[in-house]
Amino acid sequence: MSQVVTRFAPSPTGFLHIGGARTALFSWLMARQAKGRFLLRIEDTDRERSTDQAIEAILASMRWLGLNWDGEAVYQSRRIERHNQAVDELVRKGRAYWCECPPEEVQAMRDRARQRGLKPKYDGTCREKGLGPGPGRAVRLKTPLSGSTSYQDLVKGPIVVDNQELDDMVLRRSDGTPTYNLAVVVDDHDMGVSHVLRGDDHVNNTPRQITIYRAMGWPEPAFGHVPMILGPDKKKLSKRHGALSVMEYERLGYLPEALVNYLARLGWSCGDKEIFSRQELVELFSVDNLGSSAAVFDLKKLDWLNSQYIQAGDQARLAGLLAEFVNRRTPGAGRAEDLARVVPLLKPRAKTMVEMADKAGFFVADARSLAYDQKAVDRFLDPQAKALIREFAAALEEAAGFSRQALEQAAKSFLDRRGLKFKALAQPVRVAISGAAESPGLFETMEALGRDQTLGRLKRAADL
RNA sequence: GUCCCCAUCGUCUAGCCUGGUCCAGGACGUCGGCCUUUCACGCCGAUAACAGGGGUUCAAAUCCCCUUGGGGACGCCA
Repeated sequence: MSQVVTRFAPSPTGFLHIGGARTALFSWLMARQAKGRFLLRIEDTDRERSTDQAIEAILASMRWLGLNWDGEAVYQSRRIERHNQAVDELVRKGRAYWCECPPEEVQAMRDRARQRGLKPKYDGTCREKGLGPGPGRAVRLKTPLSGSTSYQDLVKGPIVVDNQELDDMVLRRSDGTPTYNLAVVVDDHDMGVSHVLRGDDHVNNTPRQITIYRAMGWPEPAFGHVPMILGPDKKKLSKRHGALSVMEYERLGYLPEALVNYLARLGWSCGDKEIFSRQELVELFSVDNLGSSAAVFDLKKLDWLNSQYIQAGDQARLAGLLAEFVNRRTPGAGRAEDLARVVPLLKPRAKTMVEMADKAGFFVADARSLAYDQKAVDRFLDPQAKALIREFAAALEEAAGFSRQALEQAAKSFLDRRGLKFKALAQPVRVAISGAAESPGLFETMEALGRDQTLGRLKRAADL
């Protein structure tokens, strides 16, 4: 009975960016789809660069995206003893050896090889010396000298590398700490990982790691390498080049489900389908449909997806979110209970929550402090229009109710009595109540604003 | 330098494995139109691609080779 076990193994040297999030998502999907397990391992062996802050940031991002992991996160730094045990075993088995070559010398070897047009690699000076442990000595893997190592990449297909391309990599540094390739193999094995999905930049590491699996006599997991994400200029996305932290997208007003949907479709597809609920993603995901070429991150499409999710979003939830975003701008201004009324009006008009908060501005302002767009005022509030607004306000005072239907009815008879078209009233009133030349529908806006705010604004505008 | 990977509209992609139904489909974007009280939403339409060259074949986006272009890896980093 083989269960699918995948893992995400970030090194906490910075925030979780979009590329890492996508690999995590694919691994998560693969596990959930197969009803297997999705594990998290923090590769914090680089003590210099790893920070607790980065760990927290990564975990926060994963939670926000809804990528829940099974069990406790594994911290690689706590497993050093186990890693060294494996190294010892390899030495005992004769599959690894102690090496006393100083790093500078190895570097010189590499330089020489490169000069001769060869693959830079360690020349195996200590391979047959039969050295034991000692100060300044590292342990190297005895890589097969001939033949080739191959595997079936889940996304790229068959990959074959000549063993002569591989050199005797260091498994244990002279300071006694294990190296990355060794640690990954031991951890993946111990954690029971069956499928390794990771970034493209690891393809070259895979044959090396497979060599370690074989030397240990362990079964190898399946490997899949997902292509990287490019910036708009087709350059690799990096911190200083458009790769934002996942949490930055939250701040920009994107919904997690929209980001997840977008990320899933970046490099993966399922026919012509574009919008996937989390449930659908889990059901339909398959590594077979993963693309093999790099993809450009397109913010415009993310915007579109986000607007789709906003339009379909739950009202109460969006009201809560909207309140948060309004408060980020003007603390204390937004209350979810009040905003619930404006959410339906703003839904089709906002691509992000930030934009929605923006457009909600005039709703949360007070009649006395509402800011008027000067251009709109100049254009639509001439003396004649102001007079009309004053009369309209007076008419509304008499109005029976303040529902959009009642308001529409009131406006209609008001205009009929004067033999005017709706056009004569629309823009002036819009500017009066919203402060701008664009807004949601007039009557729904007045309804959401309520009697006091509407009348207050009409009167104030008439006096501008 | 050596090795590995990649290559369909501006972008994400379907199709490629199992050649013909593809003078290449969908989506975002862009442009135009409709709807309309403004702005959006929505709807309709348009735009635009098989990197190049050789093969194989009756037939190639699909198979093979080469070229070009892009990317990655060559650490006692992860």
